[in-house]
Amino acid sequence: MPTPRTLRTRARILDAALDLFERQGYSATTVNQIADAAGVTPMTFFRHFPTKDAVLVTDPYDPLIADAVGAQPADLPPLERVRLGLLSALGDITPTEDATARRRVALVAQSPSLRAAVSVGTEATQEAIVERLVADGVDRLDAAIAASACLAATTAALLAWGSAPGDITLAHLVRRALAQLAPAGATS
Amino acid sequence: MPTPRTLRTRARILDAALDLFERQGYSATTVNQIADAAGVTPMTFFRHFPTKDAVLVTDPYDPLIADAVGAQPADLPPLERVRLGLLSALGDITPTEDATARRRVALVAQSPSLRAAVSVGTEATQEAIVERLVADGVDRLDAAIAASACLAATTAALLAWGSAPGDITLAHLVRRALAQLAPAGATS
DNA sequence: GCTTGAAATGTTAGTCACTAACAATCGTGC
DNA sequence: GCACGATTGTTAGTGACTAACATTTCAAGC
Repeated sequence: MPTPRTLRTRARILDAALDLFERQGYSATTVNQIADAAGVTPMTFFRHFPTKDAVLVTDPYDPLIADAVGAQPADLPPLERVRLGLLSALGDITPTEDATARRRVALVAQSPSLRAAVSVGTEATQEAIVERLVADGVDRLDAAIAASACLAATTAALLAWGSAPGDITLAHLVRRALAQLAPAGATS
Repeated sequence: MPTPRTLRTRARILDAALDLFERQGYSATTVNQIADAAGVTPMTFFRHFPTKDAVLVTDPYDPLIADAVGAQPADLPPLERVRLGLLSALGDITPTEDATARRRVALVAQSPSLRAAVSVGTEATQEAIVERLVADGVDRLDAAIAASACLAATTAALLAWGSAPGDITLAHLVRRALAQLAPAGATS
């Protein structure tokens, strides 16, 4: 349970960072600049965000995803289980689909090092999916292949959403991405 | 055309780095240690390798891959074109399948920051594939989804190869990875 | 053998992300 | 007003990387 003061400081840092990133680019702005703009010491920045990229990339690991994968029929091939699981976990609800989220995604899509941070953050989700499938007797490599392919497609949709027209919903792009991985002729 | 002296120095740095990485781990060994062990200045290290991770992660971009994708029948869905293209480019030839390559892959598989470097390196290949498909009239997002999914599966196979039994060939694992993305019931 | 000239390396000094240890301050409960 | 914990500041340092300039190596020509 974070203190109100903590939340205020964190919000100030986040605002200052987003502003500077959009004005001069991610790699061109230093943590010192962000701290200055937020009226804070660089040290305080790192107390609220473990790394510079954590301002934009929050680890999206959600145990619900692994659960949703595990809930799919066990007799399906691994890829199809992961695909349907992701679809049921992400294809519907769209958590924080506000303008700020979109600004962040757009920034991430522009920087190679930020995209790398996203792929690191996704590894936790992949790992959780793999463990779930392995527990059901699926070969570990097959599980890793299925999970990484589906998550890569989902990430591609997420990054595209950052610069997509405003009326296009993230859930729509995710469904479109996963539809491409469907067995030939499938309609769902 | 690199000078013989350049090649010798580069090889010394590479040997020293591999040795230290395997003995004390990647993140625990500094560039200074590598330079010392190679009888060289840290500055010289960076003249031969742009970054610390470049010792292990060489950008595998090969224009042949994009060509192979473009050579597949244009009436196939994007995912299938990319899949068959990768299969024809990687499923057969196995360039440098020596013990050193395997040691490097095994090291990469252990470090999150190195895996991130791999994913950055793969982006060039993905970009090339996407451009090829877009030139054929494929939607850019569909192309990105297909390319990233196939490359993620291939990368999963590559990382698994690093710790696989010695008699398992990389080409075999790649074929297995891409087979999982095949339309239901396909045999090739 | 000696010189010349370019390629390769060394030197120095710096920036930036990030960390550890300890001191100062803020704010809430009493 | 006072104590106490949570938050922030200070200082000093490490490690990856860069830029500018000086120095060394080494092969080719005389």
